Amino acid sequence: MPFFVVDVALPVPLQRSFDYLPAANDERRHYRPGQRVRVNFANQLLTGVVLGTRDQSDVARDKLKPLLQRLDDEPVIDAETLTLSEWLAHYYHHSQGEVLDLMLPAMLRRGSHLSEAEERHWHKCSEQPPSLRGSKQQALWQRFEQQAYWPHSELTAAGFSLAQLQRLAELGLIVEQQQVPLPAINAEPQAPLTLNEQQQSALDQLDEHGFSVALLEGVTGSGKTEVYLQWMQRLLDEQRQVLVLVPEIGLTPQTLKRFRQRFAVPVVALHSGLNDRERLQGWCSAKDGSARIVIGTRSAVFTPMPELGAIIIDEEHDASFKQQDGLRYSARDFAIVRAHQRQIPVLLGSATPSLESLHNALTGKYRHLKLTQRAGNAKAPGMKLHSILHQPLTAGFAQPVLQRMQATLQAGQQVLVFLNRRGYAPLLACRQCGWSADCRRCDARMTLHAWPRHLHCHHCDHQQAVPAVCPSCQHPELEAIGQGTEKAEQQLLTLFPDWPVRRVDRDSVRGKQAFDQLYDDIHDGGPCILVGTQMLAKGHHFPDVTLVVVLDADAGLFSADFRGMEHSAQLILQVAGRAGRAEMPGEVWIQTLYADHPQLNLLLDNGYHALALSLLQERQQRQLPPYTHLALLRAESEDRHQAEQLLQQCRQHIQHWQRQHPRVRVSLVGPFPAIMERRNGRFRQQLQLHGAERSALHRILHQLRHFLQQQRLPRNLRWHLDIDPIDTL
DNA sequence: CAAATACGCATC
DNA sequence: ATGCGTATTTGA
Repeated sequence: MPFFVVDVALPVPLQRSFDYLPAANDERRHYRPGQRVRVNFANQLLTGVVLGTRDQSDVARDKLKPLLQRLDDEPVIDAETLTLSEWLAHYYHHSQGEVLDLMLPAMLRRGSHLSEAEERHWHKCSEQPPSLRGSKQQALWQRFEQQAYWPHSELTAAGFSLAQLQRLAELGLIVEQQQVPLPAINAEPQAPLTLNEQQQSALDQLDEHGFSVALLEGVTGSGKTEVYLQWMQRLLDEQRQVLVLVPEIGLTPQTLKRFRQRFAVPVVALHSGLNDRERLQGWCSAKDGSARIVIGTRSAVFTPMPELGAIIIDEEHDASFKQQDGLRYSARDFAIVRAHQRQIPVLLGSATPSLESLHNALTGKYRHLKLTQRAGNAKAPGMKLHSILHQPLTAGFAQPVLQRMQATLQAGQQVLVFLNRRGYAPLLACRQCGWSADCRRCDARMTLHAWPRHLHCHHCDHQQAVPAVCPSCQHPELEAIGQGTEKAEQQLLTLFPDWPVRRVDRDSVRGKQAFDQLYDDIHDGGPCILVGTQMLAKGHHFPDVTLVVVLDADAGLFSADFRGMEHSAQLILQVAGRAGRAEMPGEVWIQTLYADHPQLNLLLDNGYHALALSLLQERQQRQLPPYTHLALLRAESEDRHQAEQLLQQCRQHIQHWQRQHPRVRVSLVGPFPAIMERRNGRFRQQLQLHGAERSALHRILHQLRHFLQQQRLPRNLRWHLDIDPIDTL
């Protein structure tokens, strides 16, 4: 048998692949790029992906190990996706093996066989009305008359036994099959809504073929989703699959329901509530083409879809599209690369587009579509700044705001109070000696939580009991300073004893179903006060809310990060958008100490678009993204100086290299400590790299990575690169 | 002098 | 990354 080796990409942070001898009796034709294999790598068992086969290896023959097992007969990663994994590896400066690992569902990553996605199913195979003795058997048969196809688990869950199923099988009425369950299909799709002129015009300008990117900038309530749905219908009619990406918190059962109700095709949802098996099933049904629509969060951008015809990214500005650890990819940006490779169109939608996308739209790189009218005859909520400078506050509220709340509740409507701070109070301190409850591992105060009562660091998750007396001076009273949602809830209950108060944050809303339950309660219920964090701002609309109070708009105004104002504006508008409906326009009161803040006023007077243009101008002047490209080298260590020293060396190395390559222009900022320097017991430093040209930036980064990998670094000194970081904190 | 820890290095 | 061999430190 002729000699050959198999080139395998492995999930390790090494910038190369590894050669293995084939498993016993395997021929060269058995190995195709994209198949998975099990290998022994440095004495650990790993799942790798075949990149190809070669006649010989650069490695000495006695060092080559045979691979342990071929896991797939057919590639699980197609050639196109393999190419995309190379692009990702280059762009984000990670190993291809790690990228491929990320692209696979967890079960395949761990080495499960593809067939493990399959489930036992029963199919009706006779139309004969049977004469069945047992009532249980008759009930079972009725099930099959309703639906010809049942997963085994659903039938047993409904109380039918294996014996009953086997009896029906003996009578030739049903047969058993192993297969991936078909995604849900809706037999009676709803009719499309009538589009207004703007929606129709936007729809008319969308392509169904070829690569293009369109930014649909539509104010809240302008009916972006209806445009998505009608565009999707056109693509589905052409037998194409459609991928829809939504923010992590945006994939609510309400959203999903809207898509499922509309189309008579199988829809698969990929969200965090699925277990590994369900995720693999969704993945498989997309890959074999049975699912026509895939709706999912960030990682769904990797779902294999052979007939993919378009990608839609809803709320494209949302930060959850950027992975914040490990391989820090942007699903939005990668979706565009994927679409370019496939030569299919992308639709980005948002009421508050990211400055990056807006810039691309304004420069003509993306098609810019606008929806400025609210669908139906809904009115935009009236928004006003309410100065609290020198104003007496009750429980954090100004008097006129409380009066407005009272009036709203008395009119039978609901009030939403937005306070983006979990817990009871952000600070527990001693008035006597000035002691405060600080986190041992972070440069941060611990948040006081009341239910259950404990101190909690929101940065490292460290928790501890609340001291009974001041640990420093034994003073018997500690004071909870500042206001979190728990405190606001308690205070509102006292201020408005006649109305229910519902708190909505990560602590009060446990699971996915809890939110739905809450939503139904609020939707059906009468007047009440909702108080919560940004959990309230995303996903759900509350039609009976006609008053929104933003308690701490100032928190985001003076952020240390250059994207602070952009994100604040997006959040404020998102909260504002929760309120009102056609016949009952909402009203938004924003409490602030800085009622003459120019950007805040610009937002309220002239809208997001006007503010965005002003922010873009500022970014241009300060040479920040989207006018330059940004990458961040972060280092962290238990030793304060080690991290800084490493970045200082990196800076010198880059400068030295740049002297030899004067045409590669990248400017360096730092190293400087992160805004919160110590987090989880580690000191954090960063070095910013700004490049006018992406290619220049990437040449430097390539160089930098090479340099860093040559360094012999102590185990507790770690670094990572963040390309196009979402924040510089 | 053995055990614990640190460092360097290869991983096919 | 991670595990292993070798050098180095710790400590009873």
